[in-house]
Amino acid sequence: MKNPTRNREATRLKLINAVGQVLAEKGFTHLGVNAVARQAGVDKVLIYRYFGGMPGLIKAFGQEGDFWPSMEELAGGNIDAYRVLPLEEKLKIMGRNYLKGIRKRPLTQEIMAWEMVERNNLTEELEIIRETRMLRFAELFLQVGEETVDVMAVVGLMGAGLSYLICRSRRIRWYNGIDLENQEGWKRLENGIDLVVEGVARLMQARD
Amino acid sequence: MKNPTRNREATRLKLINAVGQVLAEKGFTHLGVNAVARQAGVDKVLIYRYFGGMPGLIKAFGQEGDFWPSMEELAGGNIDAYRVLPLEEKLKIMGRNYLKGIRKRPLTQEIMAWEMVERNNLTEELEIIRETRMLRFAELFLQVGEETVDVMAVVGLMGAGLSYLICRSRRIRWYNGIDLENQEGWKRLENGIDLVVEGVARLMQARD
DNA sequence: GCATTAAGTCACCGTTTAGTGACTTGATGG
DNA sequence: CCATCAAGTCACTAAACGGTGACTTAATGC
Repeated sequence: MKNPTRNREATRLKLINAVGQVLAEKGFTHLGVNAVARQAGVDKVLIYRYFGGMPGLIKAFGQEGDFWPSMEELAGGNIDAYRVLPLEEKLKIMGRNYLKGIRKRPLTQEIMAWEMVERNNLTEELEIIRETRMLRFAELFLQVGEETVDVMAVVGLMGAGLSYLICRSRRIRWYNGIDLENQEGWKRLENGIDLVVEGVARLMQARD
Repeated sequence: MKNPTRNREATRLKLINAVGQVLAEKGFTHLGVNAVARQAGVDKVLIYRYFGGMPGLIKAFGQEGDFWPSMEELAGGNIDAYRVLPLEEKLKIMGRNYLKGIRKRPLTQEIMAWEMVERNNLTEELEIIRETRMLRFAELFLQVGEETVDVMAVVGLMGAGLSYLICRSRRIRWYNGIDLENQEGWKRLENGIDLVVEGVARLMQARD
């Protein structure tokens, strides 16, 4: 039969997709064999048969996802054009694109919130992807180590701040008088990135 | 009887304290009537009798706690001495004290993680305290609004970054090549605060 | 000393969870 | 056409959850 009603591979995919749907719709606190099986429309025993249990299914889900902005995405699409920009411009562009990249990935936001609470196959996956990709990006494009100031600390502080505010904004509107339900609030933050980068750039020039 | 074995007020306090203990030891995902009653060593029915249920108990807990650095704490102890410092110094000191103040409050860290997941009496409490206190602090000590640059956006970005890294560091060691299990990593971040503040201060001078 | 009130105990309910053994039934090769 | 194997169904367990009614018993006023 070409399109059998019983299809192991198709069922596996249904389960893997259901993980993302439950995460997006109910959050990680409601993620479990029952909820995923219900969402996928299959029996939960298949989670144990095909993945050995929930951790295995989560691991499989983690290997399929697009959880983190790619290098191209952070660079704004054209890597070669990005490479020749001055450091100040590079950092501003990266900041903006990081913000945009995380904001458009609700699943990543959910996993970031999860990282604060628990270690598991999925949070470890995101952790590794982020760390390797950010370090590689810095190595390729930012002249880190040659600088007189700790650029990575500032970049980290900024990235962490954006991550926090994005995750937080899903449930809480205001932060420090900034309205995160309003586009104007996010404009202020983009502006804040520019301010920080410009300021640090001046500092670097002054110390040369 | 002076010290009755049956003492409503003492039992109320046991329950309220148990909330903090469960939060600190097991995390908010394991907080519930059963766990709190077990921790307090009393029957869970008393949670309903004295507080009307878990939300009421959580609310009572929220009103007893020291969840946020006070103004004095952020100013470094001596408010009058703080008041006369230049803005650059004020921001650096506030940043350091904010970092220290959140790092020494594991319960606050847990509630901050909770804020990413759910709204409830406790997260709302922390939300209100933080927002009013930070705005009041800015109003009293930072000349916000009179400046040519959006100081509050930069301060918010920095505070959010520190909050994120503190909460995250409870379970994940590395961020952007910064080792958060090592005191040296936190030193780099303090240094990063200084860099940002100095940079933005120069920008403000340049724009005057 | 006795009756009243409320502090505290306990057994139970219905629901949800993770996990398993036994079953039915569809697809496939010989 | 039939036997085999695995895909999928189902019923069940044990534990944990939030929540409630009925009970015992200690403290208190009279």
